[in-house]
Amino acid sequence: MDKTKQYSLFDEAPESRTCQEPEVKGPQPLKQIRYSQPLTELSFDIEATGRDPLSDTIVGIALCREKGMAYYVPIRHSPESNVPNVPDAIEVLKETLEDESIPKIGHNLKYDMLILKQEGINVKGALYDTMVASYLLNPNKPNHSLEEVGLEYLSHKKVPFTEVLGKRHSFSEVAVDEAVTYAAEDAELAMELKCILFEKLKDEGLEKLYLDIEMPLIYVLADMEQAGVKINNARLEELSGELGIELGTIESRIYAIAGETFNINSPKQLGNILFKTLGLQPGKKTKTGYSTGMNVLEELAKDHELPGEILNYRTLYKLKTTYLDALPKLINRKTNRIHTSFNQTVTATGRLSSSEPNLQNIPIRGEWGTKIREAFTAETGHCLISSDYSQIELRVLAHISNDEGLTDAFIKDIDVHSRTAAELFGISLESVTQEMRRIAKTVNFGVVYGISPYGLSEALDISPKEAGQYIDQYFEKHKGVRAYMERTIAEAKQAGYVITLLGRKRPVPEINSTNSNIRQQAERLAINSPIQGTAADLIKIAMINIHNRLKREKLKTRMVLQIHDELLCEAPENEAGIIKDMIRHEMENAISLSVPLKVDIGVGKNWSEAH
DNA sequence: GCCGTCACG
DNA sequence: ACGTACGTGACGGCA
Repeated sequence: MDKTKQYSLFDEAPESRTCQEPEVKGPQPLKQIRYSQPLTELSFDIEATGRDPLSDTIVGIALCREKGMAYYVPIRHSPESNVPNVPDAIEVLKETLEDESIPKIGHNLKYDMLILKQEGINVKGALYDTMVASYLLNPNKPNHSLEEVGLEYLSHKKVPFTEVLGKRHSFSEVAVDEAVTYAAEDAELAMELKCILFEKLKDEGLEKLYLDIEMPLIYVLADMEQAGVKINNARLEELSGELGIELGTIESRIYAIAGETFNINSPKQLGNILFKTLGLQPGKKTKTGYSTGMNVLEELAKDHELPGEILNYRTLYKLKTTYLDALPKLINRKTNRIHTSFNQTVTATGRLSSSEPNLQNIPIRGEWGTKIREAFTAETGHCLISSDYSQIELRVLAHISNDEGLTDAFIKDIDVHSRTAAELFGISLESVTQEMRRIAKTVNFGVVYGISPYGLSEALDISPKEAGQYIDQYFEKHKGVRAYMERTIAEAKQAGYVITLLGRKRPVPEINSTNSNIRQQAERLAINSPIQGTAADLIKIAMINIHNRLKREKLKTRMVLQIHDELLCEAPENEAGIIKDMIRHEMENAISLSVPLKVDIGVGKNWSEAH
């Protein structure tokens, strides 16, 4: 930034603005810094080396306390870089960063906080994260990197990191002049963005959501990531071996049936075998060729033995590669645990996402699902506590639609799918069969997704006409839900966005599209987003409250995973009793709806037992 | 890098 | 005639 003056702490700073005692002598100038005025807010950015926050080390810290005044403190540059390091700076900065009265500004603060934790610094005080601010302002934006956000709101083009790095391997090898220019720019950019984005958040009515939920949540997520979850590595390897053998057997069988060998994992080659060699009837097509997806293969399995074998192979192959083989590689050497990243700025609806590894899609169905979850364990002397909201999205729908029947069902604590079945088939609750309940359950899901006859017909494998009859029957009994859908679509058309109960916005730009497919898709997500998003708001509030109570009451229990409607905690055995009660209370009372919230809790030595 | 596929809520 | 259920992330194949 050319309009910005940047100083390292080794430069002489303007006396009037920075130091009461400008004399900088000796190798530890930081200790000389005394602010003439109280520090009202501070933006900072960590330069770190490595990529895993649990092993990363700080190379330097950039600070900015007002526009045009950014610093870079080199801490651990390599000797060849000719940077005078200031190892003691950590001690001095600790005081400021842990000062609760000083608000902290930054872009992706969770990352910097995790790095700082490795140095024994526990950031405290109010947070203003510009990445999260950008996300709330437009959750449809695919990338909220500082580069992108700076470009959008300040038309500022950042120097690409790779350019600063040049041929060097690590930021620790970058010379001080360049390090200052790059790092200080980040800190100042965040400071400038904060002013702009926070004003916009206020204008958009997002201030409360930002300050009361998303910012406090950063502390929760940082603690969860740092805690990680324990994995039984030996067991995963054992299971992988077993699956490898079974896959080999299935593979041979597949080749025997096909009459030749081929790459089963190649949809293209598989398509050729199925539809050319064997002459089976191709179903749907994809952009690139014949579909060999699950629906198609299940249909084909009725006529030939190969598709069934392929499905079985695919299932087991997926479990082996994605979980059994991938998870052990991500066990942290220091902690012996797996530390996922919880991403706060990814989904369009307000949910979290989890990556590297994704711990929100660990298998649960089937015998192998059970086996894999058994490998997620509690530390010795501890137990896992799984707490999940029962029917959270339908309860949210009952509240926001104010539908009489749906509300009534939850107040009376009636099995909602059975009740829907009774309505759809015009019979009493007692006469509902398993098959009727299954259909009703699918209809209820469909309602939440923004139901369509085609979607429901696919899910139930019935004709669209029949599906349409179920839908008509459903809306006949749930006029409130129908009104909610019509109202939501109308609002989306008018305002251009939909909102959750807590005011989280999702723009729906395609809602007025002249292409009916595009428009209908927009209508479905307009219906679904407030429901999914409100459920996301809710569990975030519960997480913050639970986190605060764990700290305040000095409990040793740690929250380790969030899976959209479930919280997984690891508790010392002697805390389990009180923790169960506490979590239930906080989850069920996160916010008050017109229907009760219900939480199911299980305890066990591993995730399978606890769930 | 994109596509198809499939694991989860 | 058309044709997707909503929201994610990771894997292998293939250009």
